[in-house]
Amino acid sequence: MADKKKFTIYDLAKKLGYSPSTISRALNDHPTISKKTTKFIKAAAKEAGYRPNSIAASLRSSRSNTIGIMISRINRPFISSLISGVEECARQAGYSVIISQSNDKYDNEVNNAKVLRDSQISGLIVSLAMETEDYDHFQQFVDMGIPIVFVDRVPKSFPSYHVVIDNYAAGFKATQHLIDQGCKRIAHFAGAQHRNVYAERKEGYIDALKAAKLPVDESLIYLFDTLSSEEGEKATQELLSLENPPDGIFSANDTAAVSAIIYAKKVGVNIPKDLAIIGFNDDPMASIVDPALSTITHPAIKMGEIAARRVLEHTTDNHDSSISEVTILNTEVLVRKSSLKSKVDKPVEQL
Amino acid sequence: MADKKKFTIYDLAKKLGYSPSTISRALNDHPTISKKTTKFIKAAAKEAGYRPNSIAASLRSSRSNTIGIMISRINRPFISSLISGVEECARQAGYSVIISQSNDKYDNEVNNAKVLRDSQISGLIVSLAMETEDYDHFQQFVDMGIPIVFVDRVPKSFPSYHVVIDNYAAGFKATQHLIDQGCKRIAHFAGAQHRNVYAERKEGYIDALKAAKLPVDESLIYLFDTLSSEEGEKATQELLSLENPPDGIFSANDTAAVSAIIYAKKVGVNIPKDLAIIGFNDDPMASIVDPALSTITHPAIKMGEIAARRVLEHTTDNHDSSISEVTILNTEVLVRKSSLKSKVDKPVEQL
DNA sequence: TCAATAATCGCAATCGGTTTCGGATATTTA
DNA sequence: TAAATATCCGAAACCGATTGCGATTATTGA
Repeated sequence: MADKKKFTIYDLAKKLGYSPSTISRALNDHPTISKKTTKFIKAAAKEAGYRPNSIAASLRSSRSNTIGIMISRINRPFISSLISGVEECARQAGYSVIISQSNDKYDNEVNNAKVLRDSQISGLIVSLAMETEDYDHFQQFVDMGIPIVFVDRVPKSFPSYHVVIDNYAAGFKATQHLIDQGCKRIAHFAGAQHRNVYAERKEGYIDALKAAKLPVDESLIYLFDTLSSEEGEKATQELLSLENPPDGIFSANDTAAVSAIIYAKKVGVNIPKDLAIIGFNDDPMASIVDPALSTITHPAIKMGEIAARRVLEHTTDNHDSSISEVTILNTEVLVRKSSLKSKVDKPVEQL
Repeated sequence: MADKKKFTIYDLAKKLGYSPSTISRALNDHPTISKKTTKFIKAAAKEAGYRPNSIAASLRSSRSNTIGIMISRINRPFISSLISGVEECARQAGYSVIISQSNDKYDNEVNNAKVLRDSQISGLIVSLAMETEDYDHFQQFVDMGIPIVFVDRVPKSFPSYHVVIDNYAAGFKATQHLIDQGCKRIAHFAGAQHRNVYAERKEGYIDALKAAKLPVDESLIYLFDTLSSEEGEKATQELLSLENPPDGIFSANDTAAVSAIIYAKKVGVNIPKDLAIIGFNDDPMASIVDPALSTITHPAIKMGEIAARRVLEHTTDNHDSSISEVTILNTEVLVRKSSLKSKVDKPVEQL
């Protein structure tokens, strides 16, 4: 109840016999204020329990020390780790993080963009909605000089920062791994092909097959909307009832891969002997399913950190926002039991 | 690059021949402005592409339309779902959500509280850090009239809104279920006992045993710090090497329960025949592990929604912040294979 | 010692809405 | 018709910090 009168720099100024401007500059380490008074004022501010009003500061300086995040859904392992990385990095630099989820809907994304545009964010970190195919709603940020960092699911062409993994290489490696294990007929669970990550993973898959002189059978490639467990199960069912079923599956995410494992087990197909499976992302469930799912590891938290750092760098160094800067992070094949037919490949993760 | 001059209500006022005050009121549906001019001004505003500066509004009115969230870590299934619920509800009401994670450290929590206090949030939603045992750092919000909604991990006594599940009842039900399955010697993996949720679940466990006239064996109760999979595995190892091992485990979270399943399987203990296991939370991994983990379901997203609604209600209805209002949500026993010894209990979830 | 330069600091405008107070016009009542 | 009340709107202060510019004082150089 006791609502203390707000203590502003004016109050502090009066108390110390300085002007508000001096107080403000001192608290912000402005070089034009002597070290001595700066130290004195800071001490007095702390002593008096002064709390800056960041809203007022934002209004005047039109900088908000807030980073906006736009993602599909928070409660997905990769996304939440990504956000976690952003938040950690942002907070250490004195920035706040404000989030908005699109539920993979284009309309929501457009709307969220409007809201964020009006809240004076100093940078935007985006992982695109599944549906999104045009990027006009991001132009307004460019116009306002707000840096955009696209992460993982990035637009085809839009001058901005990108933080991604090499999906092509990862797709290639995953497929290559199955080939190394002796698979001759490898199916692929792909996602929406207008989304870079899924298109690139598929490219890698196809090229790996070609490099190994294996035929590319289009009927083994499933183009899913969401790569859900339902889709994965259904596709596995279809694949296993083929007269010439595949001996390997590379799924573009773990959810579908796990459902494949579970379904295959249910119908008595031996994994990995009859069917080797590798997923993508290393979601927690990948290590829990039995046999444990081989997968591609994503440095999710690190991607978030880097994305946040791009924003921070941009605002401090005053970069040119018309340039594009792409950061590509490493992925690794994490071999577990779901794909380990031979013993000579890579070491199995200890469980 | 083209940084359009900002278009303010002053510009609009000049253009329309009204005063800024009228524009402001019209845009906010103030009753003192006639319906007609309100409609006219709104149309003109949209037409002119006027965008309100929410920072300026916040400064003057000291309301920010922002809800702050303090949680342990974002990338945990329960937490991310909780946030998802908050965000969804908040956005629909025109509020933004700003998050901060404590990593379960008390010091971080205190710090985050300071930051949020200075950012003029209109409400705070908190799930306490594991370490936290005093709540002084929340008093400042009460002093400022900012409503606090504690969710799930709530303080022992602090006048505020609480949104929780009945942990006692859930613990009782979980244990009762194991008893119903014929378990006579049930171990319990508990969390830090100063955290309400774990203490209450343990109480429920103990009382269920007592109600069934089963002995309470303290040596079967593990008090963990974090309920990690490492802790779960180690405890399971110890329990299984007892000369009189338990025939059931009720774990206060799924992580430890799953590790128990995996370890037991590894050493050839049959689940559920020799050892029935039930967890808590219904994390995604619970349905993936084999045998699938019975567990207690948490309405995480709904808890987030309700928490957000409490904040919204409070700010609109201008509640008295000294009262305490507790919302208790339902939990359910979700029976899967890890605990299903008999067939006559409850229906097994289809996989 | 006096002018020139540097180091410090204050004044006041500013950011863009919100809100109090009161004025002007319209409507109702006596 | 005059007075009373409603209705609608404008002037200006205000929220609390930031910052360009000018003033003052201290330091340096000749």
